[in-house]
Amino acid sequence: MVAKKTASRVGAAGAGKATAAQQEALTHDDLMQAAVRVDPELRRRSQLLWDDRVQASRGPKAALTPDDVVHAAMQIADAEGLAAVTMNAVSTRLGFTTMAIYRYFPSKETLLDAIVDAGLGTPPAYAEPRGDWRSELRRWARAKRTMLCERPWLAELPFVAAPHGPNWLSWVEGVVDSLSNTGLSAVDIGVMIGVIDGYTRGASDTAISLARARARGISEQEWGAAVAADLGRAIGDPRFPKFAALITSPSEGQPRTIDETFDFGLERVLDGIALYISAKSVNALLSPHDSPYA
Amino acid sequence: MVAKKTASRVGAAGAGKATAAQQEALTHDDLMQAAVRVDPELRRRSQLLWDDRVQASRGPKAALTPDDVVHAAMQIADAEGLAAVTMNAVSTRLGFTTMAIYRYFPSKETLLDAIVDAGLGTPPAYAEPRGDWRSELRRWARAKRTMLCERPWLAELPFVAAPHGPNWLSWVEGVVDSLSNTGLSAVDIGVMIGVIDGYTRGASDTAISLARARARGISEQEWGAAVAADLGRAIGDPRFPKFAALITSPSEGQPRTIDETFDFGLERVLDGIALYISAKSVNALLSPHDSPYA
DNA sequence: CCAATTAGTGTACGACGTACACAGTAACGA
DNA sequence: TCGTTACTGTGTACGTCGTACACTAATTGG
Repeated sequence: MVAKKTASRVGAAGAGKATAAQQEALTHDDLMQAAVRVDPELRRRSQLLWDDRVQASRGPKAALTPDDVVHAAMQIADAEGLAAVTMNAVSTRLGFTTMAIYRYFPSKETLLDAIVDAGLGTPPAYAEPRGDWRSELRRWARAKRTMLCERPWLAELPFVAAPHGPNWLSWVEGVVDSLSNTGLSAVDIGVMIGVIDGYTRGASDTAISLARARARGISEQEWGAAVAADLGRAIGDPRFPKFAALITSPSEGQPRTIDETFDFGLERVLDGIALYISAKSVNALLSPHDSPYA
Repeated sequence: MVAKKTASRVGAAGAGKATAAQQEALTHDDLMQAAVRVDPELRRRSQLLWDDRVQASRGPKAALTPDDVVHAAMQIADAEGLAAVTMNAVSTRLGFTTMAIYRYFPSKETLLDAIVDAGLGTPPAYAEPRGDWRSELRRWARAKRTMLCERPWLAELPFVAAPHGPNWLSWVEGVVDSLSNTGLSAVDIGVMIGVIDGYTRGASDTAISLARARARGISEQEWGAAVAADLGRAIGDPRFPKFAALITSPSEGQPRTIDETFDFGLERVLDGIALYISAKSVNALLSPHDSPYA
């Protein structure tokens, strides 16, 4: 079946992908072969993250690349915060008019999708020789947290809603790689991705909040005082007796820093994973077909 | 010292709080007595969440309450998404002009602060008789996740940046209450808040994303196909060999649902907490002053 | 060389947040 | 009792932002 090279939009509803079968394309299509087609808007947003745009043969050469636009937008976000990223600001920084950006991204939303993925970056390379899964995951979590704190504007975007781009996947790849020799099943590894990544992102919020405040010129003391003031409202409030007791109890030993708190909690999470890994392997030795976790 | 009842803005820089000493106010002030004053903007945002605004003695009675405004805004967010929450939409729903809203909230940002806290709601009451900490935390985490999925627009707001309001504190209170009979120290409980809450929020992102898609009229199948399409791009891509192997490996047993995945990961996290609690108590019996965890 | 196609520009519009002046209203002080 | 004062809601106006659309200029295939 020779496909007519229609230039029509690929995401359009009925347009099935009837390409011939390379082996990988086939496997990929297996995943795509759900009874229901992908929502066209979601698909287009995803494509802009993944597809290398082919350069047009006719017409003037493009003066920019999508990457140029993304980098300009990220520099603005890093320097002045996400709110400063306007189509006008991005284009001005590149020396073009506002509307020029629309030749590279059809909307601001798609540009934001792109800077979310670009902002994630890639996880650090593994140390060689490879460590055990636990130290690798620890390193991964700290690196992800550091990345999130360096780009606090990432947390201002609903990157839950953004499509998963290559950089997002590269972080997941890191976790999978570290866990793939532990004897865990594919499904189990999928769960553990959620455990380690969920904790890392969720428990980094305080640090991100501090990083954002710092980026806005608020000192660490001012920020800390503001948080303490909020939490202090619990004292004397009948709705929060236990929490009030918690924060007024004499702190035994030196108070932990934000980072130490994260690290300490991380060890608890890693403990939980370790417990499952060892239970699973012990169980596999004893009676492989009757796991209490299945 | 008789304070002149100046109507000037409370958050202004030099205005110290020189009220006479009720006991709670004193204790509260202890926390506030950091060397550095709270950033005025942060303080004002926080006050709007906590202070019951005193009704003015002169002038016409206010036709609305801040709560009315918050509820109207939340209804719009629930029904049409966060983007539909404009000052105009909120005021129209209440039968007033746009600018009337500014009599209750000085800016849209402060209104959003308020609907974030209102949207959190409060955790479910404890079952009586009280359960063990593990089952209570499990219930807490599921309730929080359910809440987040019912209001997916919460995740669209950078609620990292929002001040901590009373509802936010009520969720924390729940965790503290469940853990306060475990023998954990105050510092330890603080860490565990981050562990359980971090996992719960971080690992709910996928479910929230699905909930949001559903709210936008995208079916679960369409959403799943879109996600699968993104993840499927790993197949054949040399950057993601392990992840590609993961998703192409034959799934032993039935695939887990999103909720089951969360629950299963939650047990791993609870395992980690449990391990620490038992280690701590065993250790306290053996040699109370030489904990390996201190 | 002409026709087709594409890149960047200029203009314009609607939506949004919000500053500001104003009018109406209710309580306080004389 | 009657200004005076303080406060509520309105009307208008402005600046910013995203982006639709028509246009010009540039490049290449036929």
